[in-house]
Amino acid sequence: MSRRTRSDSSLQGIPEATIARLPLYLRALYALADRDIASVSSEELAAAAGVNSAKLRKDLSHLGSYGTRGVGYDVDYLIYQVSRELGLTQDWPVVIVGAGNLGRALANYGGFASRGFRVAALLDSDPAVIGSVIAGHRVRAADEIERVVSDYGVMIGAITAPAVAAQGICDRLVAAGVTSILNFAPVVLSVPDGVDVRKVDLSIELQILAFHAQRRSVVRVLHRGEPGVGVAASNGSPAAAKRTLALDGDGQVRAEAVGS
Amino acid sequence: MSRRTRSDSSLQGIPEATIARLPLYLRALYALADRDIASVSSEELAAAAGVNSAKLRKDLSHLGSYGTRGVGYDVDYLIYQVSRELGLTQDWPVVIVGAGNLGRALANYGGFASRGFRVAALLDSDPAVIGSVIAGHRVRAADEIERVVSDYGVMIGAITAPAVAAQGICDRLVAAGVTSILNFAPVVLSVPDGVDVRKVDLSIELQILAFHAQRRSVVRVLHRGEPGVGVAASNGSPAAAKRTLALDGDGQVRAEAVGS
DNA sequence: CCGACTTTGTGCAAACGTTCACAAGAGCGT
DNA sequence: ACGCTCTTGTGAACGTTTGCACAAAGTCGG
Repeated sequence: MSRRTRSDSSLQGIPEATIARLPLYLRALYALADRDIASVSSEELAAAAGVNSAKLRKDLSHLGSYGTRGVGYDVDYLIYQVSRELGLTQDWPVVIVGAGNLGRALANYGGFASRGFRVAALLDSDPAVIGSVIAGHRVRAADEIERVVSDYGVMIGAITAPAVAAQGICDRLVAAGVTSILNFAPVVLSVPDGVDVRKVDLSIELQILAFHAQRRSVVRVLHRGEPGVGVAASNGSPAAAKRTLALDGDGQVRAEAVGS
Repeated sequence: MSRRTRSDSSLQGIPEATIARLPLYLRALYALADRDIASVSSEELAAAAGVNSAKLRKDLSHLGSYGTRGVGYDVDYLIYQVSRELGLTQDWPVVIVGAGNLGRALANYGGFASRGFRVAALLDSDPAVIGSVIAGHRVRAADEIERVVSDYGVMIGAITAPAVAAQGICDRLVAAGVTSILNFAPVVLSVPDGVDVRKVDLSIELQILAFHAQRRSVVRVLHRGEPGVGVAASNGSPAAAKRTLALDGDGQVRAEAVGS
């Protein structure tokens, strides 16, 4: 049991929360390697990655015992181990469907190629865009999804197309054999079991920020002793016109509540 | 008692996980409203948002008792309540720093303006870009951060600049009074207490996908009766292993796995 | 070789999040 | 008014994640 083999950890067992942090550690490790730092303690690495050191140690312990007590972790060795765990020692051809602003941003993204990902093709359905060259790739017709997936052995697809087109594209990707999808369109994709979908939604992130910002401003107002924000008083609510949303004076109730 | 007031919930209590899902519900609700659907059950709404119905009900219960037993939720009313909770009944001017591909994508993003967010200004430090018009905004010099934040009362900033510039931009935004930051640069930003940072990292999402994709292929290979990935053979010394980075046959494993 | 010092790896408990399962409530037909 | 049906809101069980605190295991100076 001193030597933890891959079967212990990889086959089934690394917590999802840990997986989500490994790329963070990897990035911090590469930054250290660039500065020719050969060894790093959990404390230092944790600081660089913006997490708690105990958490970092526990995360890394899921991969195996790759540190040296009293010393720390060997940077290069850890880079290799984390990369291997994440599957980055191999090359992943990615197809990007949708050559709009987001698709271009993705294709041009530097951190893309540098970590084992390679743009296999950039597709779009707009005839005006097809044929143009973006980030060194000639944009191909969206019709070619199946051919591209098959020709390049693509297993990862990024959908950067408009929301209405997303599900259709997704279906075609899946039918063609893609099992991992990165979805930028603001829709919930439905996929068969065994297909992994991750979503990135800019609007959602902004809304979460707005929530906290609003909370802060309400608190601040209270601390200054002002009664309420007076936002719900008259205006604003989308539904207010349609329905009798008279309600309890929300701004005030909320204001009083947050105060404590 | 029976009527749960906002004080119960907002006081200090909505779980972060719930907040993160509210925008999802909101999107689903708007889709329903567009189809003139007036009422929806937790089951239906949950399906539309891609979550479990019990979770949805518990999430909504944190906002208050806005449903009707035996019937469901009134779509318009719930839209209003969720919007209010998220702070979307007011307008949020956002400054975007970095007018590269990502900044343009963000500025052009439709779901942006439609939910209470408004691009106050688009900034860049490249003289070649300053002055050009993107999504109806004349790009201004990055030097104007302080002026823009002050003039428009900006509380949210999006950093779409290169990684090396991100921390500097962040510091200036914070100094100017911005308390919510959406960071697209692949760096860990350090900010004083009270400032909220959310990050979107395309590369991290891809790496997480790669992990699962790799896992799938390894598992599939193993199920076909192959013993194991021959890596545990090497001994435990980091120093020794550091030099022997002889890769186990990853390419093969993957190639075989692809055929499903 | 030893003792002081450093840092990892992990047992444990608390916090947090998810899911089940069902009582309580609301509408509806008779 | 009553019982039937439907759906919410939530207590309780369960699983996951975090963070503390410390033993184990290493380095290093003398």
